[in-house]
Amino acid sequence: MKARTRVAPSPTGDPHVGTAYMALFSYCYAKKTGGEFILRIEDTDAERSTPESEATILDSLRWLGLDWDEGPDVEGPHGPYRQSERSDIYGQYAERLIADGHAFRCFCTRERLAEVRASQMKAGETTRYDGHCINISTDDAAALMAAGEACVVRMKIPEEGVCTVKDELRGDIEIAWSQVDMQVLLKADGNPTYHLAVVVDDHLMEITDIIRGEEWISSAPKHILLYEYLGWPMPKLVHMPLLRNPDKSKLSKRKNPTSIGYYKAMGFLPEALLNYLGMLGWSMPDGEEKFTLDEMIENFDLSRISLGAPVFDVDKLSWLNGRWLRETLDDGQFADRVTEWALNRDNLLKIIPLVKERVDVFSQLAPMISFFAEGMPELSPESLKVKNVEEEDVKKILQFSLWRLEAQILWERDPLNQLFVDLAESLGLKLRDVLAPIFVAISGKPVAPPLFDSMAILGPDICRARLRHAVSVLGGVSKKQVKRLEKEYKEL
RNA sequence: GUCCCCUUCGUCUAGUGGCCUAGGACACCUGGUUUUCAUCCAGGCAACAGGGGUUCGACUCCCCUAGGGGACGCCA
Repeated sequence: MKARTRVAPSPTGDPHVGTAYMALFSYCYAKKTGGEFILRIEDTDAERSTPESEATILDSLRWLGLDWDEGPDVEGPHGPYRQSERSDIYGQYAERLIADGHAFRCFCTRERLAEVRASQMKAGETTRYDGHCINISTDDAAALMAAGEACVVRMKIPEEGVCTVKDELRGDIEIAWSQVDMQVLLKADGNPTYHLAVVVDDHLMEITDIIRGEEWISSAPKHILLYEYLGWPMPKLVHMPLLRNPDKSKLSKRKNPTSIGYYKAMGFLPEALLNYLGMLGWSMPDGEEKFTLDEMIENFDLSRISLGAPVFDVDKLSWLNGRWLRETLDDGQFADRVTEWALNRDNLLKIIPLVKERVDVFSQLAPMISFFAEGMPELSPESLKVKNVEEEDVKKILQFSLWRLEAQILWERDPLNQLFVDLAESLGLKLRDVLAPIFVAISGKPVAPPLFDSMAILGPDICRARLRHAVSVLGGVSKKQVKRLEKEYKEL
């Protein structure tokens, strides 16, 4: 049977290797059956979703070669593929669930919910909604709404019994209904939550197999119940293991470079990154570690997935990338790929205005612009020293800048400039002193082309990574220090 | 705290009851090739979390314990 699978990223930040991981397995699964792979943008969180993030997600996945058959930019018979453009659809189903007695309007305040949660936590119970509004009549609800009371729609959950989640990898998982919360389906702003939107869209888009992270197992009962309430056939569920940091926690950008853009900027080949992701939790029948996307599809089988959550090991990725470079590319292709990577005309045209007036002969160019094509510059604690500023404060400057930059969406010269002007002011420091260590962290030397232009060209992934690198050169920050710094940071 | 998932070398994995004296790869170490380095080649180190069952036989099946992870939001 032809499978239809999807990857459904939320455009709230840098495109994550975890997204690529799920996309890869979804893609292989669908293509193995001759089916389709769909890209859907889950931007129901109006607060955090940005069009910039969506654009970089599409770019990143396309760079990797995971082309989708249907999606926001190619359309298809089940569009639109952006949830923000489907809001009227979800409302309809929420109404239907209410009418059928499967959902109800809830007028509880956030404060009340927080209190309930806290007391349940304290009593050692599972935290869940206490059913306060479940018996409000239709008329009363209408009256409250007419009076301008804000409300959400929650789904009803069976009072007893267990839900059996059929996982294609693990078999049956039993979760008691008493553990499942009366999930909000429609938020006060009229937007659906993930749980409603994902069920409605997966059904309407005729998704047959849901491949997603293990983190979703515990909310699977809600989804299963919604399918039941709506009378729809349940797709197959495949929960992939989660990628991890070397310390075994869930892969996160605080501890590891997680954005696809970082690996692109560092000069990894998309084929190699994809190949590496493919060998996490999956292996070729003959044990070969180097394989193409097509080879993976050809040999793809769920039974070859292992369930232990793998550590993302940059060393092994580098080794694999080296093999791709040496074994797959001839000199001509190598030249083309390097050019495409950073030495392309567009990129040079951005750099040249910054250095043209600083050189007399071409040969002066290389040392001046080498940091545009470098990974992590070689730094020493001494090189990051700033006159009249304590080393601890330098570390603080770097860390605060990093946090500001992690929140920065518009990656251009002037906004970046402003970011540092603001930071210096709130810290009560001279801009020059704040910028000095940043300059060295980014360029690796005390003299270089203008900082903000350079940062704009380097892009967010490399800049953030270099700042993180600088912090670690200064000895890094301990958990205790992070706590203290975070507190101070919030008070700025 | 409650619930759920997971558990083979430091790391990625092979292993679907006898082929296991547990195989491969990364990393690390040693040696060789190379004017250097890298590549490449040869070799080495290193694991079935623990305890009970089931079975003629358990890395493989079951149970318990431990460890790790995840979920517990009007985030996804």
